[in-house]
Amino acid sequence: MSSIQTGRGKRRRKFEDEVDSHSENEEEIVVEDHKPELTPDKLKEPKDTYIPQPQKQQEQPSRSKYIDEEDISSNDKRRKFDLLHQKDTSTTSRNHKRNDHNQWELEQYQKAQQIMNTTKITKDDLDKVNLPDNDKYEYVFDDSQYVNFNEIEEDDELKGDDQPQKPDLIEKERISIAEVRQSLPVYKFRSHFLEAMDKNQVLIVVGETGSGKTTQLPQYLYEAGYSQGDKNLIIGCTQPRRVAATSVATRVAQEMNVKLGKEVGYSVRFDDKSSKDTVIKYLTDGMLLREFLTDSKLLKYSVIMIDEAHERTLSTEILLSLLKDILTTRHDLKVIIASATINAEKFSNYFHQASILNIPGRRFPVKIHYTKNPEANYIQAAITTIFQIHLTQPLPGDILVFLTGQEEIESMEESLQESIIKLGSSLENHLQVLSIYSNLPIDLQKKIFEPTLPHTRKVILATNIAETSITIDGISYVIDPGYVKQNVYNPTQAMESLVVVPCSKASVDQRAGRAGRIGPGKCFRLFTKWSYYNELDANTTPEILRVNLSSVILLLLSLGINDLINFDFLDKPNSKHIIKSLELLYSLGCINSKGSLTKLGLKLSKFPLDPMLSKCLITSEKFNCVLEIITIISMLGESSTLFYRPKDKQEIASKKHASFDSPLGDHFSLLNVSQQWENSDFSNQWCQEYFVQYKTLRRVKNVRDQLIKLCQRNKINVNETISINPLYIQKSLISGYFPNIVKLSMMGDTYKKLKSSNVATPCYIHPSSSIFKIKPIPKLLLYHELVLTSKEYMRNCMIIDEKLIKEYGSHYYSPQELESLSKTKK
DNA sequence: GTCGCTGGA
Repeated sequence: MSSIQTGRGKRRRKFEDEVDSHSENEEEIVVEDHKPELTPDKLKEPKDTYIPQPQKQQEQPSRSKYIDEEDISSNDKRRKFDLLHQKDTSTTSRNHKRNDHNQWELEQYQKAQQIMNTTKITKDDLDKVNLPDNDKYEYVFDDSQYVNFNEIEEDDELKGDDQPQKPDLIEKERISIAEVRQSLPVYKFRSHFLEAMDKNQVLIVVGETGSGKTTQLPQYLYEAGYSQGDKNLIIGCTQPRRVAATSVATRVAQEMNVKLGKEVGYSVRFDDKSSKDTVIKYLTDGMLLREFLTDSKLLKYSVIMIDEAHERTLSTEILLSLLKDILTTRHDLKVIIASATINAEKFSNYFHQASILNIPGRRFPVKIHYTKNPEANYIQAAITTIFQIHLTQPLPGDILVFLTGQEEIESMEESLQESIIKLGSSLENHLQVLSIYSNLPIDLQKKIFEPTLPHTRKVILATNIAETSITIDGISYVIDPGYVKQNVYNPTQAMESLVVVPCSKASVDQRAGRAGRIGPGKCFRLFTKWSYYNELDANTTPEILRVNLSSVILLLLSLGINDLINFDFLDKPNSKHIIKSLELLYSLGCINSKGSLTKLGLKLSKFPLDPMLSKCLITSEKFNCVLEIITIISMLGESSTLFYRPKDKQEIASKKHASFDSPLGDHFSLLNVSQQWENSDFSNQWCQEYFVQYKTLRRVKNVRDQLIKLCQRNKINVNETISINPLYIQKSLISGYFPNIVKLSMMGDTYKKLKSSNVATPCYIHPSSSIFKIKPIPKLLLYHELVLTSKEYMRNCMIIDEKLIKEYGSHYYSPQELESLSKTKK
């Protein structure tokens, strides 16, 4: 069986090892020829040698063990989708599915035969590229390996404007700001818009990319006098991301010819450029949410525009609910909800059939191509498609490929580089491979924005970061396998899991749009048209249904919303989730037995943290270790992106990282990192020496400084102490993290939650933990989070003493559970 | 003996 040199390939092997219990040398896989699997030859081989490869979903441990009942239907949906992608979904169902697969294969084989016989593969295009006839090039020029895309169909176009204006820099500079403003599509709707604003309290604006709504609508309102009057009211516009808020504000300040921070300003975490003169304020949605805490009716605003509402981020969603709530008493407040087409109806219904104003966008058309058949291996298909594009499409025009994660990106980059070397000088134009994901160090991220060299085409391998957060110029081709990695929280287990799921229609359309920014583009979808229309969900599951709610619930409670079960959410979270959060808040002492907020709860809600963390912070005052706890808290939030190990220096990096290890556990190791960085005077060089991400530590420092300020504001003493007894730190941590305690199982190989429940999930110490190798194996642990990846891993663990559990957990654990502690010890 | 998609306060 040939194998594909991808991260998936490697992981798949590992998976097979587990299941079939025979080992294979990983080295072998790397040197193997990476031919695509679905070739006619392969298909003709005896069945036994051609087994559909277990794919990503299969490597993910079966979710079904953990999901709530109501989630099962969506799991089934995924299974259906996977089957069409020649995928099996769960380890447990593997065997009894084998027969289905054989049947399925047979059908596919027959279909493939028909296609081979009837389809002319576009050899004409290839002839243009003059290459020596050599075996080496088989990889690209074997017709059978071509990915078959359906012909372009008109109805599958993402329609663009008929005559889009090509940005011509010199030309653009000559046009005055006023002319630019008037050239935006939104300009024609100015009076329509103002009229609608006059008549309605809530207005839904559907404005596609490039319409100019974000920069223009607040200005129109300002010009029409919405921010004037005796009360000095202002116009607020929220954005889901910091960069958007700051860059749009900068642009609008230019257009209005005022200094940023005066009439036009922005406000994002750690950075406030607004003043009492500010009349148009751009802010992140999370920021406006925090403003509710001090100004629960948002009295200083006359208009609030919620931009990019279709993204349905957690903060946006809560904002919408709160706005709906205050509109009943604030009749003078106007609300604009700007969304893409997809959700407009839903928002309109939510706000009592609010009017919808449509503003066309300005974008070039993008032609959509689908594969004729499901792709068995989308990585391979994507690579093949890259070369198809590179060899048949003229320059300029860069390629953007959407992948699910860092590992996938890295392995694909490797395979691509190898193929490029094989092809060598025979390629008429060079192919430059670049990648982008959030965890990539900044200097490497910047590379994708460097201009493309002559006779070169860029291929950018990206995660979802390129879907909305980062815009890359010069992209004409998008390759979209149609998958995304998603974080799903399971409240019953209090466990996160990262799963690869099919994208929604909204998401794949957004991705396609990335090809139409500089000119007409093409999008190659590595799935069938049928599955687009029949299998993909219309929208991505809103975040509110996928996250730990305790922080949100505490916020709502502190705003005086007590009946959470009947609260008017746009999409209501499962009542069980809400109750789980309420139970936790009760055990933390944030609410009383009647469910109303306590003094402590109010105190905790002042911090932008998970309630469990803010509880630790509050407790630490008693032990005079506030600063240490604040440092640990700030580090915990960023710990996943703290260390990095470059491929060529993995061993030395690991050694450096191990130098921070504390025998007490990861919380103390993190404290070490922070303290040593501080001793180096926050130096970047120190970070490089220790293979620590500077970017992350800067963020940690920002969070830390903010928490210190908040403590001072709330009269919490943050004095530095000379030396701290670790016991005090442990006590502070357990006061918030008592639910996250595990004990070693009888067999001594796994851990079990101390809180007994129906589902006793075995947990494992994450191998990156400083106590992973500690002997004797610690009996009791406190963990920061439980994440399901290849196993149920506890990330950031601390050794904890039985006495402390009895001291801080007696209200949470039953006498039997506490008694079992002593049994464990024997 | 692993590994994490993206945002936000």
